[in-house]
Amino acid sequence: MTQSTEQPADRPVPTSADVARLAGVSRATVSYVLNNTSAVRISDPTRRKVREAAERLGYVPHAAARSLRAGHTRIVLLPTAHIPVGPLYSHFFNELQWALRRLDYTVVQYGSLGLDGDGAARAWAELRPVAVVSLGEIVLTPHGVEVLKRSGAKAVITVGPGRVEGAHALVMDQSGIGGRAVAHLIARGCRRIGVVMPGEPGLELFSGPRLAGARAAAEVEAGAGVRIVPLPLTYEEDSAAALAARWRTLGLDAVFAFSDEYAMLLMRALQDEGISIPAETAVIGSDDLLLGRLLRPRLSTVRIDMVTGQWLADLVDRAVRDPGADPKRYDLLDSRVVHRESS
Amino acid sequence: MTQSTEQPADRPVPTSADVARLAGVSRATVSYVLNNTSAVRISDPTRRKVREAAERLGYVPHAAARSLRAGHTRIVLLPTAHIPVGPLYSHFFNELQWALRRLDYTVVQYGSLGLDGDGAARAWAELRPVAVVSLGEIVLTPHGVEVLKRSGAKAVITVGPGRVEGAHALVMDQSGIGGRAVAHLIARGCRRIGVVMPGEPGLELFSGPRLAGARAAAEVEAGAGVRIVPLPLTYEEDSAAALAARWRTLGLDAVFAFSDEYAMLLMRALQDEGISIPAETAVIGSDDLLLGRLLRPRLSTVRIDMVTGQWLADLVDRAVRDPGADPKRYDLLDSRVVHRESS
DNA sequence: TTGAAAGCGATACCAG
DNA sequence: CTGGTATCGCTTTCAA
Repeated sequence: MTQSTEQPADRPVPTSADVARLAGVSRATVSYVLNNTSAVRISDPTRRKVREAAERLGYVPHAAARSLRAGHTRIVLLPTAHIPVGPLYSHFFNELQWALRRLDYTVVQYGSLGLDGDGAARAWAELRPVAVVSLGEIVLTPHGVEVLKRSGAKAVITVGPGRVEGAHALVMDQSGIGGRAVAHLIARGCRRIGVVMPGEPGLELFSGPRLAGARAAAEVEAGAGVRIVPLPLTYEEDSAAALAARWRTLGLDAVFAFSDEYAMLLMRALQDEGISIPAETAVIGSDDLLLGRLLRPRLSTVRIDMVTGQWLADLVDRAVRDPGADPKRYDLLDSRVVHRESS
Repeated sequence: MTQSTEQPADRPVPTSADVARLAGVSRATVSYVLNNTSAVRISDPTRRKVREAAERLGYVPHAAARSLRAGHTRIVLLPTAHIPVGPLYSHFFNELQWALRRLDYTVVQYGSLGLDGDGAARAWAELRPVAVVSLGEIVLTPHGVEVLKRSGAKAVITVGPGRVEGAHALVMDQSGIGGRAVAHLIARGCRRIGVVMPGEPGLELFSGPRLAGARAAAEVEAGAGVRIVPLPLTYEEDSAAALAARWRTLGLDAVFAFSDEYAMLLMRALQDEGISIPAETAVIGSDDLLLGRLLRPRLSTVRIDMVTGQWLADLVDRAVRDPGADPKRYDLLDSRVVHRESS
């Protein structure tokens, strides 16, 4: 690989000055031609010369130099601590990246480990992003938001359970999911309701609020004497089998299984244990995956209607264009029960 | 929000010069202190003064300016055209990002739409990444690799079906998956074998080679007169039902269903049609998802052993440290059949 | 131990 | 229509 093509391998990267020299013009002219600057007219022969020189040298402009000069970037920072899990969330995430790219932003995914909110904010600010979309795992403080804004961020958007002073907020109401599931089960006559709590890390952000929502829903029907029982479960056959084995001692007549995937796991284990669904125990999942419709009995579920990634990208773009606007609060998702056969 | 905190909102971003002024020292000293430059000793009082000034101003260094000066970045570019679909691939991808971050690289995800190989390479080169890991959807040419290397990229790694001159290659042998599945079915006595071809975009990269591998495996047993039949299918109940409805006219005795998820979809449709599995039709999927073990009959599958994201991150790091090394070829994945009850 | 100044690469003003 | 030149923010010699 010492001389793979006609050029020495370690030749320094060509700059606009090199192009200018080769074309026999000034760097300014190079810049004008290559950027099609309309405020200035350059003769066609000159244009051609510059273009050819750039081509021959394999000239590529230096983004960092450009944004240093420009005083701003088109970077949208997406900090991620724990990874979005599950098809729903990961689809949303991908769509967001695409849409941002289409709007000509540069997406930088920044894994922030071992940094507290303010430390992370400082690290992010070093990149001078024009916008930051915090996907909820890192807790951004009002001070962190200040730091980012002062570093030039035109928009800071949090996606998560709460909202932060100074930032737009896409609130995701996980508790509503648990609440609706349990309200449905109560309406179907259930009184002792299990709530699956996944053991996998990174899901606490979802499971905690869902459990809280479940409890709240049970409170509403206080007169009925509903009991909520958290059920730790990891996404493994053994874990489900163990839970199923002691199922009858729990005396539950229903379970909200966190997601359709956990529901399938648990349902299989219960059925293997001879427990009939929904007669002996009702089951409801969430996410309305195709998967659930294929099970027998067909799985009841909480359908989650999420904002699209495109929508969020548009929100980012609007916020960038209108940095003065008051931070607003939006709902990331809405949910409703889809009743099938398992409940 | 006009004056949310004590500071005017549009005050210009503080620079190291501001810090120097406030601390009553020179910019050089500021740099020394803030970077803990060991080659130079600064008195403790000065250090303190500088630190305090930086703190008070909320100073955050400018990454672009720094790398402009340094002449290199720690950016690892991950171009993505179509998004990796499925739990296996997306887990790998996430792990990769984390591991790179831990090695102190800045991960930039660059969605490249409507760019051909060379155009994309030029666009990527603008960021002066120290490494590029091309996840296979964009076809990188040898010339594109040259452009990237000349722009300062110490390592270019492709992940995909083939390899490109000048770049390290992580070859993913999708055809082996189809081949092993079909060889297994043939060994079980099947002779007319369907191969599911997902209709979803972005999966051609997987389905094409798998089909080719299936055909090759059928050739090997030429004497047995095995026939391979591609079966278009989209991931929807209707599509599966339609396929199942005309199943008997196809006269197939086995099917390789692309993945466990498609397998589950198809298996359910076939069972609803009264077709017994594996007696009348054998089914095998791939990916060895937990899902498949929960089905009845338990789903046979092709287990895919992929390199970890951590491993790839380490490869990137090694390649960056030793840019002179000859491009090498690695295998991304290995596969083997896991026989259960559906075949 | 600290300061002055050069320069990284690109752009945009102001002369010519 | 084109060329000099100041500038963006930071690091790092070289002198003091």
